[in-house]
Amino acid sequence: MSAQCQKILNHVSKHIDLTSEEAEHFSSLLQFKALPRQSVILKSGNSCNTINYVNTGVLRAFYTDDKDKESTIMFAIADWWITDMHSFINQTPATLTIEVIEDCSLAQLSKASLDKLFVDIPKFERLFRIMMQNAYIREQVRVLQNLSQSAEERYENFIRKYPQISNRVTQKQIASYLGITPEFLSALRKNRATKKS
Amino acid sequence: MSAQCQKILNHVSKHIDLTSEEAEHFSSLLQFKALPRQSVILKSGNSCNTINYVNTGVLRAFYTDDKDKESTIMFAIADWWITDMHSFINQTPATLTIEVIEDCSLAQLSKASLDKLFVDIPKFERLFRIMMQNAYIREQVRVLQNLSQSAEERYENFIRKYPQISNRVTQKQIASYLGITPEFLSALRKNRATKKS
DNA sequence: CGTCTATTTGAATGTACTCAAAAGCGGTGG
DNA sequence: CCACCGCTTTTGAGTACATTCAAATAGACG
Repeated sequence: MSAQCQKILNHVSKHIDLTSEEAEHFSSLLQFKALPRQSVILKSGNSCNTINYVNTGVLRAFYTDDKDKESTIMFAIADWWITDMHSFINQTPATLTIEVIEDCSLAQLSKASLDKLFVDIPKFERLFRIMMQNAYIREQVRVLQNLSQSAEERYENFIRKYPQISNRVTQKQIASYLGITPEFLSALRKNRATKKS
Repeated sequence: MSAQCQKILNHVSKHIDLTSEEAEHFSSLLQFKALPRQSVILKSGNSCNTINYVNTGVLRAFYTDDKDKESTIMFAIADWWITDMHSFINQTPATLTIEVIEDCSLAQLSKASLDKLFVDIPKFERLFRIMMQNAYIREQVRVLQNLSQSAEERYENFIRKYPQISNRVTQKQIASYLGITPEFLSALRKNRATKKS
């Protein structure tokens, strides 16, 4: 079994137990890929063929509106999964674009492979049930924060909760995650700096 | 099998096929409850013991912050499920409150029953995987709309997408779902009325 | 080194909130 | 069936939060 499988197998084993045959079968369905920063692994409008487990690196998924304004729906670092879930599951054109922020290595599962996995090893339904459940809860918390908190509070939360993301992406990207302009984030940071001293 | 099971069994059968024994077993784990409007089925701070399938009626789940400002995370009408997912799954104190807006009848599953269901009939892992996946996608769309759209656009979207919710709940409740004040929603509506004519 | 993009700064504007008060509406009890 | 009570909705003035636009500065990458 290839060395690059170790991390994802560890990840999987946090939620379900696999026999060595099952692990072998799962691994055989994975495709490994290394990509340099600025690569685009999914372009909105195209079909989203894979769900991506991040071994190393940083990625970003974002939506671009009709005025070319970007809104970042998620960042992904080591041990996270990233895809355009709606597009991947329903095999419809993607609404999101996914780009590589820091050189990355990925383990990819195609829709066909995942469907096969669910049939061959039903335990994976459980794994994905748990993953989707956690993703749902995370997004729900984010909606609540967006509804109830000011931009400044959201920024504080973000850098506190995801320090290893916030110091590897640009302020412009963080602003687009928080739903504010880069100019306003800059002003917030200035304000914060004076407060602390 | 009780008549009130029909709706939920129909719902389940949209995603998985059950034998009549399985359907019977599933039904035996359900608890049915009818509640008048203004009932509170979950109070924040208490433990969330059930996930609730709505047969009829309208419910609302909301967060109350330290300044007593409410933010509505979801409404539920017939054929929806509602719970404080984080609290239910992890059996931790609820952060949400769930209240009945219109007299309702519910089918409830306790955490223990659901866990048992996953063991006894693994197909339910699939059902919940799909449910959680859809919930995740919905919340993700909502985050993107909150980030990229104005309050007016969000209001338009809401009443277009959920007409049978928007005409059964108060404007105050809609405002708390959109993340704006009731006063501002009132102003938006006035504005909209003049535009149309 | 030079170019391109990110970040900062500031002024003017727009979007949404707060507070207070009036008007409207629904449910309840007489 | 009407009158009252409490809550929701509307209205308006004043304020705060966040955006836009433009220009200067700083940083990163080739």
